[in-house]
Amino acid sequence: MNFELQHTDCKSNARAGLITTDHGTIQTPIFMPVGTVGSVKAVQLYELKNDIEAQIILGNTYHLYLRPGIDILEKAGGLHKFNGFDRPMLTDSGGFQVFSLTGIRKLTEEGVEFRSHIDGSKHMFTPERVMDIERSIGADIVMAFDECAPGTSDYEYARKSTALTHRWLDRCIERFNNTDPKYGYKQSLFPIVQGCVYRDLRIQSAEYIAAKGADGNAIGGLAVGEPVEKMYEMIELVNGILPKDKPRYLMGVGTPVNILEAISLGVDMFDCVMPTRNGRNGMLFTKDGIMNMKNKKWEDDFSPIETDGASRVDLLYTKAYLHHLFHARELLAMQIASVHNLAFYLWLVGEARKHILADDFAIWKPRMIEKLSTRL
RNA sequence: GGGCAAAUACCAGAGUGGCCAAAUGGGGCAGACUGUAAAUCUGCUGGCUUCGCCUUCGGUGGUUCGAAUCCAUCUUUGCCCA
Repeated sequence: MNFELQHTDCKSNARAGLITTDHGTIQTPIFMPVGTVGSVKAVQLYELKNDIEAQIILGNTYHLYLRPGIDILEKAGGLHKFNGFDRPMLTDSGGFQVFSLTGIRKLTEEGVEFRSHIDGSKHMFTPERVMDIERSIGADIVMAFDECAPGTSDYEYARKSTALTHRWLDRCIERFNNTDPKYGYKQSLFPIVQGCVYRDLRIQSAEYIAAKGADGNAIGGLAVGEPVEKMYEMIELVNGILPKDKPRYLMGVGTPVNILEAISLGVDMFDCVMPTRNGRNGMLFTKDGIMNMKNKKWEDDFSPIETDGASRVDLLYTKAYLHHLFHARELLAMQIASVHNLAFYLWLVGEARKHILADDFAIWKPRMIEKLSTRL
């Protein structure tokens, strides 16, 4: 994997670049649709590639390991072959599940013992095991196994958690470097900065991660319960330390506004379930603001979903029709909303990139943010 | 023409003397959702000057300290017999 930093905005830390993998090139800043179990929920491959123009998508180690299982993925020849997405992919390590599955998992120095949310069976993830699984899944970018501690963690917990994540990282790197890709193309391992909302822990973690010289670096443990201003503060702090010539990935973030703010602070890559999950639940993100399509006000609004929208579906269907589909609980409602939202997210980061390259990002961003926050 | 049964909030449907403004579903209205245990979850859904009060359980009248619940009668609906 190679990263070319093309341009940095003159008035902010926003960057435009190119990430090149064996499955193609990604233009940054980029948003990566989340395809947890190997599928971006409610979205077909054709739509993903042609309507949304996704350049890279995510998969999840925890979910894919439980189902379909690594033997099937290996037989398929890796996730790219299995789901048909021939562009770059990234797998999250299961570190977020360590956070979200509290109650059915046990953390130790060795790793995490957890129960499957599907059948309750017991499993063990160690950094080594996760690297092996990520080799079997075969994503172009694989994430280190970390602990994503809650945003409300106290200092002592955060300190221990961050230290554990660092020790796990060393084991991940060791295993990763001693194994080979299984399908004939290269993979890159991204380490993850932790440290919750504590400045000294974030600094320490960023320095630790930066020293590893990885192909790219991630910022984790944000947007998990801490105030949004703290999140921005931590991103700024960490980006001051992480190498400029490597892509920076802010994990799990966020709202359109979060993304623009983080781009401004020098983040290059994003992923979030918000466009798909909120879309399935009736929320649409548009250039003019947020719409809850279940609201009565759209009942007889026969105008297109978005007149100058980023996706084909925006002109194809009306607000009133989509409102009806949500009330009727039609699957089509979720499909339309997911395609629309993802296309919008990709459009948004694409616009950001254009304005960075044109050196007017700092002027464009506040105008855009003002509109994005509006509730329609 | 005769007999039996039933009528409860937007709908369906519990409740069969006080703990009932009335269970539960559905529908409706709104909110939440940030590296997906999520096509999920939460709240509200008679009115008001909302720690309380007022009007509701087909209509009317009655019994009772007290009625959605008991009695009479009327209306409507369903079933059965002619």
